[in-house]
Amino acid sequence: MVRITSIPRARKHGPTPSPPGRGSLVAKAYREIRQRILDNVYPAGHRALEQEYADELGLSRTPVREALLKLASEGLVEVMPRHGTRVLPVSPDDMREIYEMLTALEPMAAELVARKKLPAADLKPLVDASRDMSAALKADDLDAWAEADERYHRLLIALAGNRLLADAVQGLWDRAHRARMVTLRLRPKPVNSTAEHNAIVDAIRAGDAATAARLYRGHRERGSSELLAILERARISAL
Amino acid sequence: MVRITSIPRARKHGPTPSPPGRGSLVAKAYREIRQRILDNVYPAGHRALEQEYADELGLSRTPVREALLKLASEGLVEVMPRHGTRVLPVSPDDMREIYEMLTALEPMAAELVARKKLPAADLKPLVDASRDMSAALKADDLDAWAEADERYHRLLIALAGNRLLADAVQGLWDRAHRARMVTLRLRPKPVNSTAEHNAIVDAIRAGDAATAARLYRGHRERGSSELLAILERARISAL
DNA sequence: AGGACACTTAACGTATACATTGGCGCATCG
DNA sequence: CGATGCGCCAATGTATACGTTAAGTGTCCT
Repeated sequence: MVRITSIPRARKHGPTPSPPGRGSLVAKAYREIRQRILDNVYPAGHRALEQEYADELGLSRTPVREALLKLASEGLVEVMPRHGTRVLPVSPDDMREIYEMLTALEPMAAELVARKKLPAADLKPLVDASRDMSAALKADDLDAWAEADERYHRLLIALAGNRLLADAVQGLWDRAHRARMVTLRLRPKPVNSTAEHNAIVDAIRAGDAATAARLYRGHRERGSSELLAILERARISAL
Repeated sequence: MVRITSIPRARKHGPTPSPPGRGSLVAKAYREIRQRILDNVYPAGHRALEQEYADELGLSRTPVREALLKLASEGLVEVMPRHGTRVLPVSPDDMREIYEMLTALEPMAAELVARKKLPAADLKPLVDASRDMSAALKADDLDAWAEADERYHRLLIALAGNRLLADAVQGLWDRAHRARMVTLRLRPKPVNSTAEHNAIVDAIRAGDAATAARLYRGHRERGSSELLAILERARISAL
């Protein structure tokens, strides 16, 4: 009788024990892949099999698959059964849909914030973001400007006290992110944005919900048509 | 040498061959569970393990798990690791968030439809739905009224030509559905709704986007505050 | 008696096994 | 030479195996 006395640690099964990246492996796969998409490491159109992502991240297909499903539900990738997974491009038409949603949601957020009549201290980060945008513009640092811009919008949304709305808007920004980065240097410098942002904050501070919403909507519509025009003009049909 | 010539169909492994329900098993699990939640077969608070759903539907945990993940991302269930999956109640606060979103999105949809200046024929189903609502009200059939009401809103959203928006709104309606059904008989009969719906269609037909949006927003805000008031008053803290 | 700690075990997260499927190439036919 | 059909195989969808974990429980110590 053969007694196998000491199988030293074959581990043919089972998850990596404790801290692989952080949290669950699904979360790790999700974070990694999403980040690489947003950073254009996996550019639009990039195709890969579940197994390839699994190998790359050192995981099995299961958590990778769940992560990809989530990314697909968020519109960042598309699963093409038997043809792998494709990082979705953002067509001008997609951008139109995204900006129509944002044009509806963000002014609503501004309205809600204005109604809350928050103390000035809570609005401080918004003012800071505006200031950073001005500074970045003076320093001609478009990346810093874009960062501050995203921060401004993210803060404003967070103040609205509606988690559902915040998550929805964040998802839309994610999808638009790559297109914004590409067009950042193709359009006139956003010299008016700072003033518009400040005007919105003023309306919020005054508790004037209608004005805050109207200003934000104008801001959004201007940005939207500018971006769409560039995409069309540059014939960038798939980002 | 033993040749096993005829294993009659042990099938210890592998998916059910061809038409189980329809399409993939994930789709089947998703449809089944979602429907039972909306129909209150699994009422709010209902708890079950992945394995229990799997047994009930005759599947393995894998497709059930993926379906539950999707339902969780849509806000219908919550997964509580080690405690099973819970059908989420809809608190008044959730309803507030949902209706704030709808108040932003649906008027936008009306606006988009109005701008498209659709031929009258395309608007016919909307008019039909309005008519059905009137008829149901006269016949005192609240369920039929609710069905026609949902149909009207669904049709309007579909005409906006924005898939993203349509899906988002549909998801929000799903979440609000149970609360609407419960409050249906707790509130005054919706005698004004039909007139409001007709006015919206008129504005759309006239291509008056601003008016269509304004009317829809008013309609939504009225419905919203009515519903929230009932939920608060009835102390229905968790549906 | 009360609290801490170890133990048990149910449930999940992850890995792996496996059958179906649909696309693609090749061969055959028109 | 182009169309059509068959068979192969890679990739997925699904099932199953298995280790970890933490909720619950009982025990022991103080």
